[in-house]
Amino acid sequence: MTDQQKIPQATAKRLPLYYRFLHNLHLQGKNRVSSKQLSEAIKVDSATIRRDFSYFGALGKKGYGYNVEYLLGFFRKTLDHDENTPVTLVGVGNLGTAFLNYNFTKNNNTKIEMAFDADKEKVGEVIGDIPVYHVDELEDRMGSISVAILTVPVSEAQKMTDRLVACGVTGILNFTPARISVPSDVRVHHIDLAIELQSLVYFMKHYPMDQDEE
Amino acid sequence: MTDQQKIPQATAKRLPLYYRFLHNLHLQGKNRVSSKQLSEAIKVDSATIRRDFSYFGALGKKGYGYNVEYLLGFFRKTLDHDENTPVTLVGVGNLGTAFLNYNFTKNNNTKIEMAFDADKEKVGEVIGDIPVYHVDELEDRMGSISVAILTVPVSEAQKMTDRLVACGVTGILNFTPARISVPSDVRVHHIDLAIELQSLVYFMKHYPMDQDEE
DNA sequence: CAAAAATCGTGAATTGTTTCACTAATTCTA
DNA sequence: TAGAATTAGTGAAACAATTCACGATTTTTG
Ligand SMILES: NC(=O)c1ccc[n+]([C@@H]2O[C@H](COP(=O)([O-])OP(=O)(O)OC[C@H]3O[C@@H](n4cnc5c(N)ncnc54)[C@H](O)[C@@H]3O)[C@@H](O)[C@H]2O)c1
Ligand SMILES: NC(=O)c1ccc[n+]([C@@H]2O[C@H](COP(=O)([O-])OP(=O)(O)OC[C@H]3O[C@@H](n4cnc5c(N)ncnc54)[C@H](O)[C@@H]3O)[C@@H](O)[C@H]2O)c1
Repeated sequence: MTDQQKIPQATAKRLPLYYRFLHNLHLQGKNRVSSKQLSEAIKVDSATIRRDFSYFGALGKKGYGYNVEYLLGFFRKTLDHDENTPVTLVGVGNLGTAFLNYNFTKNNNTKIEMAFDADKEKVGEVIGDIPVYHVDELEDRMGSISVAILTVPVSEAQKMTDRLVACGVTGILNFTPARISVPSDVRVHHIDLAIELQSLVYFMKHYPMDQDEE
Repeated sequence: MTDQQKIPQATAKRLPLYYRFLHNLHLQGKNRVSSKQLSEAIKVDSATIRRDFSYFGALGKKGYGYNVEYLLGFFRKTLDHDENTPVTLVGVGNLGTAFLNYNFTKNNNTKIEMAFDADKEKVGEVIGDIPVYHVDELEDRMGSISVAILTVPVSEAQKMTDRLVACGVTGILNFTPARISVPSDVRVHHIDLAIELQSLVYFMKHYPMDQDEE
């Protein structure tokens, strides 16, 4: 579980991207790929890709590149792509419904198992094969799920976070604008769509673009 | 338009966050705030906040902190929050519909003006006051809109990107998993939800958490 | 009003990430 | 099979961002 702990965070964030691309290559029957080709496809500098891979050892072969199947197998293990991580979703509104309808499981090791909402109208529905329960049942139903997607109104964000944490959740993907507070062993990733849009506009206006930069 | 160009990208990404929080403080009638208080609320180190602000000059007062109204006015200008940037959305599916229903304009300087879809069923609808047109009309209707949200199926992503760019779009918020190719003067921000989820799970498993880290 | 407390702004140190540029190994071509 | 081409892996440099830590100044307290 806990790791040899050397991989930089920036690298770790790119791993799923590598995995997905390798998976697609494999489906296409390709069995060889170079850092240059990867670079063009996923728009990450080839030296960065080689450096990223090198944290895991010598995975390629000079003059040849990387063997897709081998690399894919390696990442499958590294990213625990054999076991499926169950996820819960809280707040079945506009955004929550979109996620339930989307099949995250495809080419992915996560699966939304259940959803909760406070609105009686939503409860009992099954959206994209995922059942929606009343939020009152949260504590009873969560079981050992440790990952949650939070798509409730901002006013409910902290309250629901506290309840999720009390149920044992240690990872939250937070789509509300609230900067929620959690104990130090809980990881929160914020995805703040309004800010992404504003930030894009700011960059467009103030930065003369030259190359694709994240 | 083009800027004095000194603000680090990391700082620029936080500006909308500062703006939003200051806006809320202002609504609450607060007229004073310290970097320490800001830090606690938005979970960014106070030294980082002071450093960020310092790129714009001396905005605070020693021993006192920052005047909310003054700071807010300053950011309003810096972020061009007086003019509203029009945005288009392409692909009115699960995700696109959620965005149309969401009022990005609230506390924001962007407004989705129109949406396009290839599906006859969707065309003619008005979702959250935004009209949905057929994608065939894209070139006729875009006018001078320079920002687009892309929520089409991945298979259509590059094609629609090319058309948007041909219409003069220079900023794209891309929700598809495709790493789209654009001319060097076009800025693309990727929001890859499946990868965010996988990456959260990876970090949970492999990094012993200690503090809130993005 | 004097001492204590708060707090900004910032030089310097630190930490993290990317990129250059080269070596060594392998593959490809004719 | 010999020479050319390709390409991984990596030390070192460059670049970017964060954080420490302290002086200077203002506010607050008693
Ligand atoms: N929709 C977007 O495009 C968008 C964009 C940016 C940010 N957001 C943020 O994402 C969040 C969700 O947005 P949305 O548009 O889906 O909102 P929404 O109002 O459509 O959905 C919220 C859902 O949460 C449910 N809910 C309310 N209180 C609850 C509780 N205590 N427990 C469980 N469920 C509860 C409501 O019944 C509703 O179904 C909001 O915080 C919003 O600010 C949304
Ligand atoms: N829904 C999610 O939760 C989610 C999560 C991660 C990624 N994504 C990505 O976001 C994108 C949209 O997802 P979705 O779930 O909304 O898909 P969706 O299939 O519900 O919606 C896609 C919409 O685009 C329209 N469309 C198809 N071709 C078009 C074209 N050429 N021009 C204009 N419109 C066109 C379709 O008619 C449909 O309405 C996909 O690329 C998907 O991979 C979605």
